[in-house]
Amino acid sequence: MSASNPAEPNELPHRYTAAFANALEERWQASLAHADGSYGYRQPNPGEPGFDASKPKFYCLDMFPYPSGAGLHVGHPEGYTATDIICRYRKLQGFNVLHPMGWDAFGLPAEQYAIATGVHPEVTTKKAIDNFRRQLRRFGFMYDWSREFATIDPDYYRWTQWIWLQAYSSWFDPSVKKARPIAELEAKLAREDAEIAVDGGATKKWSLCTKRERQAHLDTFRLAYLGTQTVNWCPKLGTVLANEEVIDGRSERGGHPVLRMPLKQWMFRITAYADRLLEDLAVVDWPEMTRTLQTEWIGRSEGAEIRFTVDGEDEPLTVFTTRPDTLFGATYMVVAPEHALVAKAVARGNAELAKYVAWAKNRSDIDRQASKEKTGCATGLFAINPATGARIPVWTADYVLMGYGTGAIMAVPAHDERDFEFAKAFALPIQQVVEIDGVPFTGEAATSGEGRAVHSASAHLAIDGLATAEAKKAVIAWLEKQGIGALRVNYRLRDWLFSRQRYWGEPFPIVYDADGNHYPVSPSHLPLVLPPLADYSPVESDTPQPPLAKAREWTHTTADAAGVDASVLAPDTPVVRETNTMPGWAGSCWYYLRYCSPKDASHFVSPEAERYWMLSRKKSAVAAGAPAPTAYDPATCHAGGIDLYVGGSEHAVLHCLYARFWHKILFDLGHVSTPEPFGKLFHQGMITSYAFQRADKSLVPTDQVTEVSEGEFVETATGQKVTQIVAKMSKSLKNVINPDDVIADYGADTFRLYEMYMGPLEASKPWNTRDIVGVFRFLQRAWRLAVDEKSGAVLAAANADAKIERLLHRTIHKVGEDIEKLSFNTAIAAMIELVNAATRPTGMADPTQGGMTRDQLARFARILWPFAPHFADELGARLGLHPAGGLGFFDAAWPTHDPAMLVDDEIEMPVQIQGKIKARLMVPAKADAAAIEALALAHADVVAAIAGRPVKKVVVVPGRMVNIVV
RNA sequence: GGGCCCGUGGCGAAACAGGCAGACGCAGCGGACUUAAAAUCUGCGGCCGCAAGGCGUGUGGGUUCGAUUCCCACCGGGCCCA
Repeated sequence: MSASNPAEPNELPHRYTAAFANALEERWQASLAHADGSYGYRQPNPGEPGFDASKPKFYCLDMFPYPSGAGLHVGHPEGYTATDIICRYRKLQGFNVLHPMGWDAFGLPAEQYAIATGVHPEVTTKKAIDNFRRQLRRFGFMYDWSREFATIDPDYYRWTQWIWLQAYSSWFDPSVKKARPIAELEAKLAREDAEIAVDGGATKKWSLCTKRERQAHLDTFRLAYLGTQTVNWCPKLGTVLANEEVIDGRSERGGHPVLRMPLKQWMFRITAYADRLLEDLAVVDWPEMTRTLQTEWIGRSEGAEIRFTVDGEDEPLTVFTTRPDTLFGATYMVVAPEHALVAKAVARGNAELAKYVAWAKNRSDIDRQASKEKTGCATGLFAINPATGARIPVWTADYVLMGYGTGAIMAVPAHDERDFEFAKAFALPIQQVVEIDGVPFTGEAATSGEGRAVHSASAHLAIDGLATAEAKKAVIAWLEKQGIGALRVNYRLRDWLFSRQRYWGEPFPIVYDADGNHYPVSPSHLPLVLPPLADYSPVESDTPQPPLAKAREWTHTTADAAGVDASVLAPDTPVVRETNTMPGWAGSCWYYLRYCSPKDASHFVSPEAERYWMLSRKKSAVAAGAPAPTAYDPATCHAGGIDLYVGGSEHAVLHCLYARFWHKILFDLGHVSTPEPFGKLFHQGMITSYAFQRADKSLVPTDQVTEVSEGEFVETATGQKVTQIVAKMSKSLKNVINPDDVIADYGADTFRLYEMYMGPLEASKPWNTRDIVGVFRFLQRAWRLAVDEKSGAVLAAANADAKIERLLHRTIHKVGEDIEKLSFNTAIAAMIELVNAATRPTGMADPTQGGMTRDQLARFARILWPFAPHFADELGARLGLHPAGGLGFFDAAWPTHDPAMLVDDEIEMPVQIQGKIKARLMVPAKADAAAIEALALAHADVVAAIAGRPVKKVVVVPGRMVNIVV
């Protein structure tokens, strides 16, 4: 981007150069700074001054970023530019547009930095936020910055804690399939004087129970409850690790031993919502792939629960199976090493078993399922197969996980691959019970799939010959009659572990008394503010000790000081605060609601604002002229409120599932209007980069490669040939692009255009710095079309050219259509074509005889505005459409186009013979098939190509082509 | 192993709903302007062939008057689950 020789006077001071672009962009951005210190565009809420209730609403949301110290990545502005374009377009169309931005600011990197340096995470996080904000503003995104907040703001996480308390104080009523206040359950139990389970397995009437017993009973129903989960505890690191972070029983980082231990933690009863989370996927406009992923993640499977009698045990062994029809083939049982039955067997002094269990327990779930080698140990116990009456051995093996189903399976080695391998390894019997068409059972491998039951008859039950589906029903019916089993639905989805042994997260508003009973902090005492620590490092210990435990003055307090309501616990009771914190997901579960009314001090979201921004009419209701809805009505409203939610597909499962779950709780409790949060979801593709690969597939950093000729690269040091491949941007490959640098080199408008022009928004595409100049030249040419580069004066055509006028109408139409489809690359291509067509030849004697008129330029500026707003606003100001500085086209209208201008009078049609083009024909656009056929058959080239052969058939598609078959 | 998605010039890509393959941009080659270069404007551009013509959307089949588009199999790449 070298300017002309600096020694020479700049002959073209008004040329659109990088420096010129940067200056004008910064000038327009500066004009968004208001006298009161606020910044940016404002979208008033209902009831506020300037709010226009007659306009339709559009709520468009970007997945908010985690502000890392490294600053914006080129991937961030991709989705943000896309939403900015559609929001500006909707604004010109006359919508009230809610387009907010904020910060997902709790999280590990800041905490790790604090451990290393002792600097409070809030300090580093706020610094990172300031940098992110600066960078985002430099792109000129039209966010309503007055709505900005971060998840670490006490004013925000106060309500995160409040929502958690809502879940804590609610239960899931299966009879109505929704959450209800737990007080209603309590009232119901009291009213019915229900018989409830108390400690030790006995039952007792509600009226006879102690307060403690009642509380313990209610605790088993809470949507946010204290549960026991096996976790990966690393004593050396002082933290719990995710399954992916444990390799062969050691921490991935540091290689320290990891213990698998049960730990009491706060859980969310998300499994209660499994069916609704599944069903409502049908009513949202989401990518098919994402819906499939969530469906698989929830993993609903129908099957049977079967209780097996175990010799010498009172308790039956309960299993879940999706194939009850194979009951006759169950030749042994396998229980997870953590199963209670195994503990009992070990307690009886089985040393070999004890050894195996100790080994298996510390293997991660991933290792346990991935290993090909089957390991296991007989427990010495025997169960009875209820169908055959046979005594079958009970084994324990690590391939059975405690967390899935009941932690025990009936093994059917003939028809399950893993069971088969296990049976082979330990010489257990294999009995075929399903005959599958075309897949003969040889005994060499398991045959899985549906077929007909065979060898499945005894004195108790006979299902031979039944198809799998029928056989399942027959077995379940029999099990139910015998009272030893029932139809059951199982989910892969597990309850959500919501505690983290971390510092940098939302504290739980909960305290414990000396006996370990928990009590909620009253909502009126929120926020429960995270206390600063002198030392953030994790506590090395054999039992998990969250860092917050170090804040002794904070943790040890009284019920009164902690804000526990006096009706719940006597004020002077000594209590200890919960020291776990919430996970990073918490803040992102509801941020989209807070944007509706971010300053509301008395509600997590103002009901009126929530209704206005979240309730969306269906297209049919809009067409029928229905007014903006005031309450959710499935007949006229969409299930989800946000009109467009854009973010990476890496959040397709967890974030989007967790947020839906919270939303449904809030919906059930009457706090939000819609059953779903995100009506339409879209994932932008990843921006990748080029990297280089040696013959042995190892990668070479970009800066160690030289391009010797077009497309030929060698490793600089060795001269070895390397091939160019597409890879993720990474520091190690030295192929990371810094947005600040690109803006300095070309300006933000060019950056925005380039990312949108690279390819389809959803596609992953490689960044190629060499290509940026293409869209930069487009802006330069567009600038030259309107402005004299020497004088800076507007240079417009004196008279409108009919062809340009026609093309302008088409471009307006196409750009609008393409924005609706989020097809920004083709919209930009159309504008490039328009500008190319209007470009004047160099050195025109009278430039006013070429280009576009002022009026045409004004319309062009407005369709360009969503893509390159600074450029368009500057052009608009020079054309006198608005003052230089201010909101520019913000309150303008999208230009209209005349549909008559979209059709030609005469069109060219290809004529094919046997599917191959032989001639081109000009025909009137309105010509009918018969007329076109006559014209085609009369065409000289066609006659020659037919060469006298008889014409068998003529296919005419008016406006498209003619195909003659001879 | 199962499921889903994707394979189009040297590169990024386009192609309504089965109807002119390669719009637009990059890179390349040429022309004009210039003392020269840059910049700008302008032209060419899938492959083979002197040409006529032939072949072309990963490969091989199929349906169709007509297939990048629909179906089957395979090869290659990616994502998810295991």
